[in-house]
Amino acid sequence: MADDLSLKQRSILQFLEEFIADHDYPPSIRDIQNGCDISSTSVVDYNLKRLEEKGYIRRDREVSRAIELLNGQGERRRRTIAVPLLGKIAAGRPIPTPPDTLSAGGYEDTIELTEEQTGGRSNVFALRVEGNSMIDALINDGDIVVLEQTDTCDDGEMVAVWLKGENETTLKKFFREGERVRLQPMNATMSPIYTAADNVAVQGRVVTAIRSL
Amino acid sequence: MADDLSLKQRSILQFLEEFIADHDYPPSIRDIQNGCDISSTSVVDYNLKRLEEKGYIRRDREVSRAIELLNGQGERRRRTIAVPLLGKIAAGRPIPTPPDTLSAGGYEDTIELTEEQTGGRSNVFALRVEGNSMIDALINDGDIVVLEQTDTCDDGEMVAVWLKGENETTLKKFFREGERVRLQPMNATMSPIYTAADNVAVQGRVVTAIRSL
DNA sequence: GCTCGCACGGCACATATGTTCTGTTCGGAA
DNA sequence: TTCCGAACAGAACATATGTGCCGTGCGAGC
Repeated sequence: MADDLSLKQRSILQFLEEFIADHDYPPSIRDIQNGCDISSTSVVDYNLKRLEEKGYIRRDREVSRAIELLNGQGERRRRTIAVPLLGKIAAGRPIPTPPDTLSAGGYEDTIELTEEQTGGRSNVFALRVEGNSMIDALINDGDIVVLEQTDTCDDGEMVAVWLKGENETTLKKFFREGERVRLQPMNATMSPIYTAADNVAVQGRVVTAIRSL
Repeated sequence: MADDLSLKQRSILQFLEEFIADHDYPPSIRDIQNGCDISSTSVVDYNLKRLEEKGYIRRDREVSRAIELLNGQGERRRRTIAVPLLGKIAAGRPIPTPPDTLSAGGYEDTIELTEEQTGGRSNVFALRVEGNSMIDALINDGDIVVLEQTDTCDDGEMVAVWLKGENETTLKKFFREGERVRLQPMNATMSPIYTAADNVAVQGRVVTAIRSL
């Protein structure tokens, strides 16, 4: 952890964590004073200044409770993104709606992901996988896949594509082969789909998979 | 979404989201007033009261910036837990330290997970998987497994166990067979380990696996 | 038209809260 | 010892901020 902090500073930092976890808003200087048994507000202020210098927090002057926790390297932390869960998908079955749904509000559910998990990307959505047709990609029934919205991709990437003619969306590995496209299921027992390049529209690229046991 | 809200209330709610995302602390009433082009603080207060009645926010009286976003059903939202990343593990290689490390602060890194992902459990830790010795459990090199700390488990559960004699920790499926224990690797090409029941100490049960692509 | 409640405007007020100033204590360097 | 800066105490101060009060416009219902 951090060894460049005094006991009091460590105690303040821990109190900050707990207080924010409890209230979802930061404590005032006097809250910290009471919570850490500190004798004076100026001592709190003094140590907060040190913590800010060392990159553990950020403060806005003149603003009450304006303390933001950083990760010790001066970077922001604890932030989640509500990722829309657009529906279920099996390799072959459609997503409920061709997802222009994103910008609208036409999804029922969201899951919270951290920036770590989305890689800081903003155009992400999630799908719940049904069936075990993607077993070779280590994705099982019930898993959630997180996709980055895109309309292009490289060969071999795992993408959700919309088949215009069939009007359905499916999760496959994408390979361009001249004028046509090979969509490879991630299950050795299933055969690839071949279709004209202009029949497919890439919807998103898989960036993360999450499984609960 | 919500259709029981006035335009102004919706605007306030959205401003709250953006402000908190920007600053990590909630806005004051006057911040909202400016941000939403509202003419008076009392109008903001009035609408905040309505929002609180309808379960979209929670407020602490007399406390500045004490606005907590709820999910519309009166439940809290957006909360992450810093889960300690204790080290790397391969089916067979040890965790750096036999994890009493947990309560101390002897880990280098943490990952942020949402309560959704930890299932609300508090005693969780994470390990990064090395090698593909757990491929049959759909866990690959580089994946992160999240474990719930426990010292008991049922047959067939995927657990981290500490082998006292060998002084190493490994990730296996656990089967009790009379006086001995079978530790089954999750790779068909690898053989199970048989050892005395009192030689194994269960460290944790796998609850989630996360893969980034 | 009249009443009444809802949403709003304006403003003063009380207090919650960050800041600052003056000292004090204490340990190490000179 | 003396000097000096880090850390702390205590209190006053300035302002940031929530709250309450009084009034207005307006549409619904009678």
